[in-house]
Amino acid sequence: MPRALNATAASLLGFLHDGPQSGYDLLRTAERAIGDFWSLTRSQVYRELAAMADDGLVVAAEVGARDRRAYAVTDEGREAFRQWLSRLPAEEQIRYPLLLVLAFARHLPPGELAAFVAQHRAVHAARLEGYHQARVEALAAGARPVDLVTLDFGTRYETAVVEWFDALPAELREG
Amino acid sequence: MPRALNATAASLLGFLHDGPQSGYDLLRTAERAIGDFWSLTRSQVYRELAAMADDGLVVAAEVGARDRRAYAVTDEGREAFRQWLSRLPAEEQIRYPLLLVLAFARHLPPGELAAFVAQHRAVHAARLEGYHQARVEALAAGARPVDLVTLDFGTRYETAVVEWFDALPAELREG
DNA sequence: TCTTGACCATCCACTGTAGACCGTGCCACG
DNA sequence: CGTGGCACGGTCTACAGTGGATGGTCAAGA
Repeated sequence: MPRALNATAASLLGFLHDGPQSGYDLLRTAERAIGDFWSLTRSQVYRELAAMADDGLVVAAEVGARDRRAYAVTDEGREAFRQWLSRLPAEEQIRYPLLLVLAFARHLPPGELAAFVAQHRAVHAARLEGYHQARVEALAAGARPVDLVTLDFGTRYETAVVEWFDALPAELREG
Repeated sequence: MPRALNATAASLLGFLHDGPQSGYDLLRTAERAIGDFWSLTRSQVYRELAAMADDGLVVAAEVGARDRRAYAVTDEGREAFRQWLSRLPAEEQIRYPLLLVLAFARHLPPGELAAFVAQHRAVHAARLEGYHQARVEALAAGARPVDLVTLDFGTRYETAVVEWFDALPAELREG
């Protein structure tokens, strides 16, 4: 009986259900599919793959060019993934350093703060724009509503954040 | 020249500007002030306090009852905090396991998924309600707009999330 | 008086992040 | 043709963050 999966390992297993992939591939697959709301790093991918290989949830197959090692799910891996999926997902975590800084606004000259705010707003506005584009492309590619739920989450989130920026008290926006 | 602060250590330093506190106090102060968008744990608080004491940014004062040790900022600590504050804050990070599960929806019986969705929606609706209450109380206590920016962020965020839940395709909401 | 619970801290294992580092095959361009 | 640069593919390490177990101490109430 292998120990319980963590969400990162589980997500890798999930992607491997669609066919063998190397760690490198998995990282890119994951970033594309869920990268905005589920970060993961190279180190982590390889760490989890090695651990799962130890536990027999995946097997390393076909060592290709440049140390490339594609992994495939085993039946045990499929079962572990199924079990992980059936547990209630944890709450989301948000860590937003800008809010930290705003909480200490009185220690900072107003102009500096306004500059931070402006830069962050620009980032969010750009992401929002990116989501709009992505939506158009996805629809053009024949995506169903169920395929757009994370994109939709992102759109709503970024919209809310941009509106929050625009509603900040003037002294935080303009210094 | 001490190494650069991380955001967690910096936030502790910030709170200590208002007077000496023990690790225990700091944890509660921080949870109350910034807990919803900046998580931190006991272990971390004590670890950072010890490290900052090593670096001379804080000093342990007045060992009180029950191993209680209140820490106070030093001048060096104030300077380190000021420097940390003046650097552009990093982007926010969001990790939402429910979105991960939704991305693998096709591997899950629809009813189970709908149950998860319903439970998460309830949590967010409750948080939103809590923010509304908190806003009323803060205003009654004479808070200025600038004191409400993080609360406002939370409110807009939770509003967006709840609306997202309500706009999910029917097969994800009802199974 | 005794017990329960809040207070206060320590420690550990695991997970997550960031970046340095290294080799290798591919391909564009001279 | 041949070579130099870049994308690929992976390893390693230090640090940061999470969660739970553990353990002692004081205060208040049964």
